Amino acid sequence: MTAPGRLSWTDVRDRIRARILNRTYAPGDRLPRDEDLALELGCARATVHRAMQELSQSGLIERKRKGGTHVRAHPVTRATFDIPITRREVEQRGSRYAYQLVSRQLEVPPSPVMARFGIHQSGPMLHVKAVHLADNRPYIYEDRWIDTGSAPEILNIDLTTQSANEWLVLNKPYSRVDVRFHAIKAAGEIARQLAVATGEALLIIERTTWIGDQPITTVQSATAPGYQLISQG
Amino acid sequence: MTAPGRLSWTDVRDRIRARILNRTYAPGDRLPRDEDLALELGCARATVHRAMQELSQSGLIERKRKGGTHVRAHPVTRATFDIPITRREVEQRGSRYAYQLVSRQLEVPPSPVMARFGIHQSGPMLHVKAVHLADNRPYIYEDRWIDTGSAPEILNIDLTTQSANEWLVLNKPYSRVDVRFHAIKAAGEIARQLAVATGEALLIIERTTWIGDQPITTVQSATAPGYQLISQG
DNA sequence: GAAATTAATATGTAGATACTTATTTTTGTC
DNA sequence: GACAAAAATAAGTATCTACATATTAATTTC
Repeated sequence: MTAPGRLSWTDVRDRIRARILNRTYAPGDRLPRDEDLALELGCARATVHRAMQELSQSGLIERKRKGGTHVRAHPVTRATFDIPITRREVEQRGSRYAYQLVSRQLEVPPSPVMARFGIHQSGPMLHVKAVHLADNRPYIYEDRWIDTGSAPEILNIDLTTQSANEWLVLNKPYSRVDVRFHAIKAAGEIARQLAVATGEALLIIERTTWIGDQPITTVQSATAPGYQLISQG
Repeated sequence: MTAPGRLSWTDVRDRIRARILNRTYAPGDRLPRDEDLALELGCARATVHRAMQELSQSGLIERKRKGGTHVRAHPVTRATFDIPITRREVEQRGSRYAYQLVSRQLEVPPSPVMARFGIHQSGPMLHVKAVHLADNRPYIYEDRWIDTGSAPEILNIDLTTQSANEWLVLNKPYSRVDVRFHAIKAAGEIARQLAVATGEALLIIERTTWIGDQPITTVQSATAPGYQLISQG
């Protein structure tokens, strides 16, 4: 990676992490200044800074100007998840993807939907329900609301051939997203569309996006039984 | 933030992100070289580099030596979750935390548990079941296996007063973690310990940690009905 | 023409220097 | 002692320079 004997920032990161792991620096402790660590390890302050940045991002330490660097007193497990376009997810599993529009209509969203956007009133939004299939079996059922103010073009898209999921992800990038997971019992339309028994436990992925302060879309994706979300390395 | 008229790396990041959002650089497109962008924007290459690093980490672009920088062709929604120590999670919700050990014994783990560690055989591990309570109501039921090879001290810890969750997080930092979410129907011991009806839908958080290649612990946490996991930032 | 070598190229890394900014600590004043 | 102003401090940022490294493209060799 680097000239032998010279420390790269990953080396520095690993060394400092090791010290945190072996409690040379225990939770809550203050670490030496970047400059002193640089001196001790024999590298530039910039190299220590780069390493610290990484450790900070991974949730292991906290840094403050003048306050210095501290090992997080209350460690957390930080996990990152990538949620791809459903079509791609299915295809990458090696399955055949298909998609079916269930319904599409302009409606004033009910208050739980407005709450997800953080608004209290709203004009009509486009309400779209659809099923994604993997090898002809239901994979995800999505119930989506789209703000036609921020995405008016969606009204002219033929949603029987292209999923709103795909169109939005490719054409309406967001500046903020809220993701949450929970579990529900299959019932009513969800059970029917996923072709599962009422009472089946389903993982729900709820995503809401904004561009600036403007709502774009909120979607509740009910996954087929057995669906797992797996963190990225 | 910076001398007026001078671009900080966050400015550069925001400008490039804006260009990606407004499709100046569309999915799959190659971006100009860092050096050219630096020239165009009037800043140093290092500043562009710092901005690019951030955009790369957030999943918006992909960079390769010589290959250059490309807008991700298949955008993903990237979400980060912090999973704190359960005690702290409960306390931060303003509830009173309590903890109860259900069972503790040395056993050879069944193959699904070994599979989570990626191993095919194993000696006995410490198998711990426990309930975390919030305001005296079951909050999370955890079923945990601990490798006594990498964490022998756990055998001397009194797990009736301190949860394995807390002890491990504070004393056995890991170098790798795998996190996954899915949903199950409450049944048997899980339903009993969470005091919910059989068939209730529960969100399951499964975490496995290693130090180097050495397994530390794997835990399946069954959350009480209504539990939600919410993404950070 | 295929395979292997060489050159070109864009990002990655390390270091030095100078300055900025948030925050704490100290000092001075009432 | 309380409060405000000033000094000190540690991380953050920006720039320049030099070199490393991975990949692709071009060229040579057989």
